[in-house]
Amino acid sequence: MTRRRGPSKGDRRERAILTTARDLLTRKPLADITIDELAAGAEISRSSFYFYFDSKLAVVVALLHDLTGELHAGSSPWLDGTGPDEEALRRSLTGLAAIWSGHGRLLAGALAAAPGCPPIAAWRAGLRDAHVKRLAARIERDRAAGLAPDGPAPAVLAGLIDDLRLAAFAGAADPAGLVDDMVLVELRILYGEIGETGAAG
Amino acid sequence: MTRRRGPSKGDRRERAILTTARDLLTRKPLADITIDELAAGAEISRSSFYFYFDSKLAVVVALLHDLTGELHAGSSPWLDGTGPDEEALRRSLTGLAAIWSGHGRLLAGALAAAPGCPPIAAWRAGLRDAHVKRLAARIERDRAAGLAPDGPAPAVLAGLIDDLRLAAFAGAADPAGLVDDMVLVELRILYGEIGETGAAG
DNA sequence: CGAGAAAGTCGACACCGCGTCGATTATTCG
DNA sequence: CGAATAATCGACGCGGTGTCGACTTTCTCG
Repeated sequence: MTRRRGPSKGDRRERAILTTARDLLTRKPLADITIDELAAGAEISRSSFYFYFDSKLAVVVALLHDLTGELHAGSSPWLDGTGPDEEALRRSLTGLAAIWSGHGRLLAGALAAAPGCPPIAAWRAGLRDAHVKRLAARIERDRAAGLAPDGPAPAVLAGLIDDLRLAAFAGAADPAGLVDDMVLVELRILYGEIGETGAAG
Repeated sequence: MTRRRGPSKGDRRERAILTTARDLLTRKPLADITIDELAAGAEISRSSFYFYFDSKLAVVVALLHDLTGELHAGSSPWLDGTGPDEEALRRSLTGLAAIWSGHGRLLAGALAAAPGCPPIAAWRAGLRDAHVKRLAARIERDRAAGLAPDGPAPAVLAGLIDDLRLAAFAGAADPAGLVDDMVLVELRILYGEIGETGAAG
């Protein structure tokens, strides 16, 4: 309700809160961060914090929204393409891995808080839906063109792949090191064994 | 420190706390459960609760340990077997799905609290390691026998599959409905496209 | 039995973090 | 200038946690 138009002064404070939050999140989990610290980082008192954000979670939501663009970026070549385009997939996953490397704590903390924080859940759901929708469409295209085998409903399969990405990168110490393996796994999920790879009876 | 031997009386209270926790967890998320409620469920005062458990999380840990057996059960035929044994895999996943159906809230809540609660993290890690180890060994066996194609290091692949299971069942409204699709996906991850399938047209 | 240890119970307290309110001071702009 | 609006803060109340010390019940064994 407060804080409508007015593009100046306290704007820097708002930024300061955001960057402080980003900072702290690289050092400790969200639950261990107190509003006091956030306020201190912006050199205002705890109660002044509430002039800028409604709660700690609101800060996280803002941080999250900043990430939305980055999360979408770089995966269009893959999602809008056709067939087992390994390179496009690798580029998509490399981008994702980079984000997880830089903002893993934020994402992990936020996602953990999602049940119980509707805005965060909504953000995640939106992101997921967007990905699933495009990927499901891709799968349908591939199947129609005879490029991919039949299997689970495209939306379900796409959902599983989205889940897998989240789980894999969230848990990984070094997301970037997982990219090649993820490429292979996703291709197998979508296309089954492709080309030669050595064995296979 | 307190509470050593002595097999009686207050033991029922301990049980009562546990079952109350299980009960409440089916109705609301862990974060919304207060120690007061747990104590009330066992008909003791809040401060008496601390005689039995050190904290709310400690109760969860106990509940989790009760589940360990169930989580291991039923997957041996699959993990100790060889090759694309669809039926064994399906049985393993069906068991898992059942557990998630019955204890999803507990598992989800606990896993969300894992970072920041070492005992829970350790429990999860132990479970994961056990699964990964056995599955990785299975993959190695299959590859050595020429039954499975080469690919990511067995341990990595097994880890991804474990992650996938967690993410998929944790997010699913109806875990049981996901079993068939998971069977297919896991088989593809491990073996690539195999035969035709039929499920889901 | 009956005394003393151990098990169990509880109320009171201190602490912490959250969110709100009202009063106060800066700032902007007509 | 002076009025609206932006920004700041201290003080308060709330709810949940965990601890402490005193009290009661229940075992146990001489």
